[in-house]
Amino acid sequence: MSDVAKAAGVSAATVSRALRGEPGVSEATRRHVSEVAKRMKYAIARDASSLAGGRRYAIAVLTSTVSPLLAGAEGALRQAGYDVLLYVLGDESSRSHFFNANPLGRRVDGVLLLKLTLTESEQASIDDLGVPTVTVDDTDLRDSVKVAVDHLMQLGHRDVALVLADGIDEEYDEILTKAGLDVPPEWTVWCSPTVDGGEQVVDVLLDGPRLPTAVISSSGAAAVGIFLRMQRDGRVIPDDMSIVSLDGQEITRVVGLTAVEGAHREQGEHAVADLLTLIRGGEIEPADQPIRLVVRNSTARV
Amino acid sequence: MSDVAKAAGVSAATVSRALRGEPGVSEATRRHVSEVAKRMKYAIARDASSLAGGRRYAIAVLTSTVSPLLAGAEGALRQAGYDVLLYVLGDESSRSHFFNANPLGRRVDGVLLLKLTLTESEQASIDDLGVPTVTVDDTDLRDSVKVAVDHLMQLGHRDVALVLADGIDEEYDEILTKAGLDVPPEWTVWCSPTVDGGEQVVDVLLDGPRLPTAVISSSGAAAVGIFLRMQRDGRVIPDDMSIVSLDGQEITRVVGLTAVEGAHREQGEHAVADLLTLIRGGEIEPADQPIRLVVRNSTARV
DNA sequence: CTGTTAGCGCTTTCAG
DNA sequence: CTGAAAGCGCTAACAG
Repeated sequence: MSDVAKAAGVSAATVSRALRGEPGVSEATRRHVSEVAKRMKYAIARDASSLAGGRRYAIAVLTSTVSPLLAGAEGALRQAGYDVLLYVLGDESSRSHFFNANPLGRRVDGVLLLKLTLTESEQASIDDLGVPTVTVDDTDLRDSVKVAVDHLMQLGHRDVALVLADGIDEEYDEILTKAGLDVPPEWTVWCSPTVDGGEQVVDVLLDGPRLPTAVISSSGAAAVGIFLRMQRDGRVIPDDMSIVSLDGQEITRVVGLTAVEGAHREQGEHAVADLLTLIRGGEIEPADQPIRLVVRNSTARV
Repeated sequence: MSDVAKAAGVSAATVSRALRGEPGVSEATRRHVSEVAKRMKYAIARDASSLAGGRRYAIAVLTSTVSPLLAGAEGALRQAGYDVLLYVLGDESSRSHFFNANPLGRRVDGVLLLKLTLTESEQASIDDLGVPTVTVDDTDLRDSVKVAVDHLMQLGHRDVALVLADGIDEEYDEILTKAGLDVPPEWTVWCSPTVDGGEQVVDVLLDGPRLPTAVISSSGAAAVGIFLRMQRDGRVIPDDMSIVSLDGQEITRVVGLTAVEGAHREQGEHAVADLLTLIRGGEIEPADQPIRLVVRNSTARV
C-alpha cells in the first residue's frame, strides 16, 4: 500500500480511505489513487485490513450438505460484500473435528447454520465466538402436510393416504382429520424413503379394499416409486390417483410430481438478510419459513 | 494471547509455538499451555496469524455450481487444515462482479476452479494472485461414450442408439463405428435434456423399422424419460432394451439406471491433493479424470 | 481534505 | 528450550 501511496503522491492513509470508499477524500484524489492501484495491480490485503479494522467481511456457513440453500446464501452474502467460509459438516467425524479445531477464531463476523442439528456443547462453542448467528432448520413437516391437504381438497379429494418415511412418528392424521378428511388407519403407511419403498407402498394399497384417490408422501424418492409402480401397473397418474410429494427433491421435478417445497434459495437469502441485520446491531423477528406448492402433473381433480 | 501467556507463566512466543505444534517447546510446557488456552477458551486469531506468518490457510474455491465436486473438495481441504472461501460464479453478472471486486487480495494460499470456463482476462486476474491454481473441467463426453459402448458390447449389444442433448454437435458416431458398431443415422437422435425429451425419443425409435437393443443417453433426465416411456408402453427394462446414461445425476440412481459417472467427490479430492502439492512447491502431472461405470438395473445381456 | 502516529494480535529472528 | 524485540500491512485517531 505504501508503494501505491508513493506512486500516487499521497499517504497510505489516503490510499486506504480512497480504495475503501470511505468519506473524506476528494473525488479527484480517489480517482487518481484507484487508477494507480489498478495499474500496479494492487489489492488490499484483507487480513491486515481486518486486523487493523476489526471487521472481517467474512461469514462462516456451516451446513450439513451442499444444497440450493447454500447457493442462495452464498449469493446473498457475496452481494453484500462478505466472503463465505464454507464448512460441510455432514457426518459425525467432520463435526467433532471441526469443533475440536475451532478454526473460526476471530475470523468471521457471523455464522450461518444450515440444516444442522448441533449438540449443546457444539452450540455453546458457536456462541462463544461472540458473533451473531442465524439458524435455518428443515421446513416443518406439519406445515407441508397442511399445504398438501389444502391442495388436494381443493381438487375434490376426500380419500387421501399418507405415506411417511420410516422413523417419522408424529401424528399427522390429526391434520387430515381436522381438515375434514376420512383417514382409515390402513391409509397411513410407513416405508423407507426410497424408490423401492414407494413401490412397495403401492402393493400395500392395492391389497386394500379400495385405492385412495390421492396420496401424500413425505419422501420424494418414495413418491417417485409410487408413481413408477402405478404406471407399470398400467394406471395413469394423475387420472387414477394423485400424488403429492412433501420433499422437493430434484427427482420429483424430473418426473413431474406436484411437490411442496421449502423455497430453498429464497430461504438462504432470507437467512442472510437476518444475519446482516444482526451484524449491524439490528433486531430480527422470527418469520415463517417460506413454503411453496409446486403444482406439476401428478395431481388432478377427482 | 498475551493473557494466556501471563496465565501460563510463559511468553507469548512460547504460547504461539506451543499452540501451533512448532518444535522447540518442551512437552510439559506445551501441555500446560494448551490446557490454559482451552480453559480460557482462547483460539488463535487467524488474521493476525497470517499477517505475521505469511501463510493464510485458506483456499478460494470458484465454482459454477454447488455440486458433489465441491463437497469433495471441501472435505479434503478441511482435513488438510485449510479453510474454504466459496464463490459460486454461475452466471455472468456474478462473474464480472467478482472479477471487478477481486476480493481475494492476499487472502488465500491457492485457488481451485471447478467446472468454470474463464475468459482470458479473468484467468489473468487469477494468475495475478500469484498463488497456485488447479482447474477441474467437465468430464469429457467422448470418454464417457467410450466407457458406455465398451460396457454394452461386452453384453453383446450391436444395435445401439445414441441420444444426444440438443446443442451437442460433435461427432460421436465415430466412436461407435470404431468400436465396430452399426450406426444407422436414424439411431442418432437429439432431444432436449429433460424427461419429456426422453419420452419423445422413444416415440421416434418406435416409429423406426426396429428398436435398438440399447440406447446411450447423454442426459440423465432424458434417460429417465426413455425408461418411463418404455415402461408405460408395457416394455420391460432392461429385457426389452438396455439404457445407459452418461450423466450420473441423482435421478439416474433413483430409478436404477446404469450410468457413467465422473467420480465427483473423488475428482474434488484429487484436485485438492494436486493443489496442496503445488502450494508446498511440488510438481504435479496431469492425470486422467476418473470416470466410473456404475452398473445398475437398466443394462443386461441381449 | 490529508498526513502522522499508534497500534491490531500474531510470528519470527536473534539472543540467552 | 525460552524470552525480547521487531515487524507483517493495514486502519483509526488525532492533528493540521
